[in-house]
Amino acid sequence: MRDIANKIGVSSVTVSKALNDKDGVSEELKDKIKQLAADMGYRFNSVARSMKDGLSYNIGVVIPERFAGANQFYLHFYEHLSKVLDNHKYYGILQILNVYDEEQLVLPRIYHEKKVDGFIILGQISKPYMELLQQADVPFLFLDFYTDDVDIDAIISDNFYGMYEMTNYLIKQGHDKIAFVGNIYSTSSIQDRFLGYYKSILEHHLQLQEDYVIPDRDRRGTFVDLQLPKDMPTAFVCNCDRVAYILSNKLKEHGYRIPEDCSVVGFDNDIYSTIADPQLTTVEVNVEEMSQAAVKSIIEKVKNPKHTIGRLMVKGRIIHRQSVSAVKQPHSL
Amino acid sequence: MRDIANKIGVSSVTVSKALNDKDGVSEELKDKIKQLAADMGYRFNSVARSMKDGLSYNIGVVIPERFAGANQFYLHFYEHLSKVLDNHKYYGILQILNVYDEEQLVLPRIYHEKKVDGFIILGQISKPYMELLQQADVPFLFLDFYTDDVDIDAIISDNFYGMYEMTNYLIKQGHDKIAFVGNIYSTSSIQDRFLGYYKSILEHHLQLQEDYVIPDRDRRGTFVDLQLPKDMPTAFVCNCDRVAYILSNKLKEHGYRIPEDCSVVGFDNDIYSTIADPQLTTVEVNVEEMSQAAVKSIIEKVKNPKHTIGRLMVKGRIIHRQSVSAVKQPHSL
DNA sequence: CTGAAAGCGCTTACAG
DNA sequence: CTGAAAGCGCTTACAG
Repeated sequence: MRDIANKIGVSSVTVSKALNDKDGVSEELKDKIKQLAADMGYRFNSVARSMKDGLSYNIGVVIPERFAGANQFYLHFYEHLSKVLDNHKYYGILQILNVYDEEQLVLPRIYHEKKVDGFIILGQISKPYMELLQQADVPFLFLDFYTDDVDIDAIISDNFYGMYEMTNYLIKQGHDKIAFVGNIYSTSSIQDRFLGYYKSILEHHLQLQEDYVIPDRDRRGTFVDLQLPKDMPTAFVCNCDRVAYILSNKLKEHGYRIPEDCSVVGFDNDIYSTIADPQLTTVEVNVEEMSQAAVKSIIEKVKNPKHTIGRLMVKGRIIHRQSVSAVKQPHSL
Repeated sequence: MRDIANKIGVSSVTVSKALNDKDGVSEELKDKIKQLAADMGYRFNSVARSMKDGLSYNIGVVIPERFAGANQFYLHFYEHLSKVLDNHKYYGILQILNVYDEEQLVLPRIYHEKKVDGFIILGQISKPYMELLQQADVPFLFLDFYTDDVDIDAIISDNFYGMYEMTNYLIKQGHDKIAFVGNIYSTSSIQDRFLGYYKSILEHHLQLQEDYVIPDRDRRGTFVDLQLPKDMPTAFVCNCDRVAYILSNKLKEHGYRIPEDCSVVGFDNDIYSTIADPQLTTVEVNVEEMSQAAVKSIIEKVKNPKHTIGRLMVKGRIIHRQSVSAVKQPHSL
């Protein structure tokens, strides 16, 4: 292509400079060159640029299989990431990490073929896979989860305080029998949300009954049947909207009215919170801001592999809907 | 990297051949080279290959903004595409086409930078934008919609027969007052589904009352309030699950029971069909097979720009759930 | 302000 | 079975 542009009698160097608006070419020449390029339908070849500076300008977004599919939340997240990447002249390549590859510790082909300059890992992966990544020769960061290893950069929503504030809110509404729904050993997010809930419980000197922590899934993430406590709580704090939705249906089946008989709250503000009847009060995850932060950080790390951001928390906020009501006889303090 | 592989005393040509399992290298040498490459943590540079053969091995998947976001169906579709592309040693780059770019007729940057070898357009785009694409120097095909221009390759679900069979089924259940819900001017899919419905109506000599075609959205795709006919139908055929879900809620608000008072069916078999209460009988779109076909076709077109597939229909099938019941007093034939 | 030269890491004929 | 040469389309020093 560039040769053809030479047909106005300049070298390819000059054309390159003109098209990239670099110094060392007169304005008139630049305009003339740009004009001709447009007329000729010239398209820049980003591959050649990549060849030169060793950067693909692609970022791999890795979503473990179990979080994709039914759970559209991460796909929605990916959509945001892809837009933000675009704004930074980068592109996202989605990589669903299947169970087999995760267990067998095989890195995706986009790694082996140097298709990407870095990875955003969206959704908790196994410990051994984390170690595999660390040995690999590519920058990466965790999005929406983290690990106890402080050296790994992670961007997470503020699960702890989000749930802490949500539980505080319920207690202010007079609730004192509050259950938590979620397997507290399955992901760091769920665990932190539980701990935020627990902090609120402790601060208010409430009792944490054993059967008030209700597992929602097994270790592999498969949902299990929810066991309602014998002594019914007045409020359920669910680790995510989807489970809150499932719980709502179950409660209604058992003849409980929401929010009159018990309140239900979720987390994420995803589709399930608006689909539930009544709609769920929940904590909104700031996907937009998290995406911005993730993209900025990974690009920074591509430029400077030593760059580190540590653990970045992004605040959410409570969205009030119809699934919470004050307790009839407020608890006396 | 390859230079380093030279350290066993062969040329880069031999290494290239060995790693690509080409003829002209002894098996022993091949093994030795592969072994060393693995030990040294050699990573193939796909950019250089792209440079050489002028192919990026990326396919751009373009989703118009209005179909993304709330409607996770296309995102889900993208997930499938991305997996299938992976299996074909290709990669997908998601491009959300925003309203502005579509109106101003600007092609995405992945086109201008030769980032992709072809486009899969997932979701109906405006006529002028179609023409723009045709002038562009890149193969593309339409997925899940088509246009009257026969020259443009398109892969669609069999909307017409899907809805035709669904309506037949309702009529067999004794329904004779069947309404269609959907703006029949907004997309080719909806129009075809309507026509399938209409064919069934005609074949059974039923009357198509004017207010039995209920618009669900305006031209821009924004949902509008559904107008229930004065003379209530016994069944509603909705152009998609989401609208069927919305309608279900509206009917229940008005005191109608589903399916006792009226049956409701959808199309797509997406999340809305299982979220609705009762769950919806619907037509499942074969996303898997459509993805396979789309990927195969676009790669074929990349290799041979003259290759054409025309309009490919992929069959769906009826999924039976609880939103349909036979009419109490069956219509006498 | 302009351009000749070199190089990014591969692969494809072609010659030995 | 093996390798020297050329080239894909850019950009980056460097020299004029």
